[in-house]
Amino acid sequence: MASPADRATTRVSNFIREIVSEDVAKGAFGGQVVTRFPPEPNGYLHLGHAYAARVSYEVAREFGGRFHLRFDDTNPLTEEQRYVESQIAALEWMGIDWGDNLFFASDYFPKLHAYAVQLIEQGQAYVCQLNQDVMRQQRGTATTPGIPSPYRDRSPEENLELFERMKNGDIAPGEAVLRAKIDMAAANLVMRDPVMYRILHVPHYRQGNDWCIYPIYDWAHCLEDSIEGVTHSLCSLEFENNRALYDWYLDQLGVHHPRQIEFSRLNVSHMVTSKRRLIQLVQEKRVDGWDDPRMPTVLGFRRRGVPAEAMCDFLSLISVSKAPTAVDISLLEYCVRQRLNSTANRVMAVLRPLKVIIDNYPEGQVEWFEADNNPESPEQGVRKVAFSRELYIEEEDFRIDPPPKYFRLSPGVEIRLKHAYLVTCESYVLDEATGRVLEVHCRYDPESRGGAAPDGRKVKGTSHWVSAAHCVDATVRLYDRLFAVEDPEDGDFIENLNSESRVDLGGCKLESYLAEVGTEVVQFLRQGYFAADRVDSKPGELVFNQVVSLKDSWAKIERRAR
RNA sequence: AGGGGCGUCGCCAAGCGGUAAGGCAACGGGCUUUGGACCCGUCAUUCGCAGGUUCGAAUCCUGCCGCCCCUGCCA
Repeated sequence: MASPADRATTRVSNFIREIVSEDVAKGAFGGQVVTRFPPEPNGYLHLGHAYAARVSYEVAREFGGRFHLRFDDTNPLTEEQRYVESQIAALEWMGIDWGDNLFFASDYFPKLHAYAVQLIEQGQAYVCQLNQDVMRQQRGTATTPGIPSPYRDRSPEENLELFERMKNGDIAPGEAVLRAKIDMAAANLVMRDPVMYRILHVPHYRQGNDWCIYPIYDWAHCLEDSIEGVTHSLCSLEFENNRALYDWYLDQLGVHHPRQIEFSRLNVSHMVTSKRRLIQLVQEKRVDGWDDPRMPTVLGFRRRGVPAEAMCDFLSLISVSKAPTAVDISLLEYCVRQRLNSTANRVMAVLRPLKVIIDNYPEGQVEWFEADNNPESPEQGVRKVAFSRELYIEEEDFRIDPPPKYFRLSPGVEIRLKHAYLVTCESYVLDEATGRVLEVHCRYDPESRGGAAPDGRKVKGTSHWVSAAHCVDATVRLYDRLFAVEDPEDGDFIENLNSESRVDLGGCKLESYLAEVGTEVVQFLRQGYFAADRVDSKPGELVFNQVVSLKDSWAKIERRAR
């Protein structure tokens, strides 16, 4: 059985595939392909991470290679076991399969230490005791070269001894670091004697108190890749400058040397994925938490009811490049509708109920109509829907004075009640005080059983409905884009929030079938896709989330009329 | 400013010297017991700009313009 990630739409070509395929063709790395996804367990995975994971996963899969999941846990200050677990769950949900290849960078600490000793012995690393501010100053600027550290020319012996003391906890945090001896005048700032190790007297969530020194990204990452035999190390564009250092460390050590390839991060319109911003949304309670259905986290998509397949389709469709991208969120919505259209059962749910009385329908009579669950796939079967004299229809499906092209119910007009009968509006009752329509009275055509026009007359409108005596109550949460503007970072990001990103509707009337559907996604006919909220919905207190609306061309007509 | 990158339709993106794929969006139309889905059609004489090479350039060369990344003991 293929997983969501495996079943997703495959895309055309991209520059990474081309590079890898050339490498394979010319026998580089023995013709092998090994990629990896290296998240830091310091937060929840979001769409951007999901994209990065898929890019590497797909390359491995396509070339019959290996894919590794490696937690890049080199900073004990921010990392926690619970994030490891949540990230694993997110990737599993997506259907990404790393087999037995689950690794932790912190397990390589002893090896990394040995390599550092080697570099010191080669005279290419030294212990620097400049304080942080001075070191920063002496690094120079983009236009001026840096100043060599006074500790730069210590002997390997002295460096080895000091490094040992750092490791043993004999030197206080901030008092010394291990630096690579490269070039303080390099045009690439990354190469100006970068730090390899800093002292941190902090326990590591996985290694406990074993270490007092922790490796810096550049030093650790290339070696993690090398140790695992990675061939193509795919990462985001901001590491382009770091590639020089990635290559330098590996060259000096003379070890297996993967090829780093950078690609553009994913940005989506009306969405924000910077960790800082997401934390702010949660902390200021602009959303309900990390799994709020409006959040771009994997947790959020999952709770919203987005199928993993749809998310994977989207991530595949956008391809990979080095150009700064901002994909329109409508493509994601399209992928979600696309997947759900073929799989979701159709049901009737009235969100804003308006009472309808069929005056010529016998009181107390109940008919059970057979309704197809999905006209697109008959194999999804049928269900029974109760019809009686008192019904509810959608408030917006009735207008006293219908505007042009309004194909719904209005005085004297006949419409079809889906699966049931053709009905004609004969009168309506107004609330004296508010002027609101209280109830609508109709006459039904007994000959139109099942909704067919007996004489072939054209009935343009079809409404969904629910029998008042047979429906169940529920709260329905309508969700929309979290941000009202395309680029939330343009201007005040908080002010760009969409005030109507969540609208709660109480007293909705659902077909009774919905009382027991579980969390599968269903289509509320003519409205959209919905699923019971896995946290808040309980028997007798149903809560449904909108996954995505159906396309609504009437809304467009109305908008244009205004 | 120095270094590293990027610029093809509103958005994403193929294209690799032979005369601009595709998807989303949009717009027309058909069909419809969901104003959904589906189907059909329209949508870049032009590839950031300006020169040059060539029979021929989005693709090669030169210059310019615009945007992004880099001066953590974060990743």
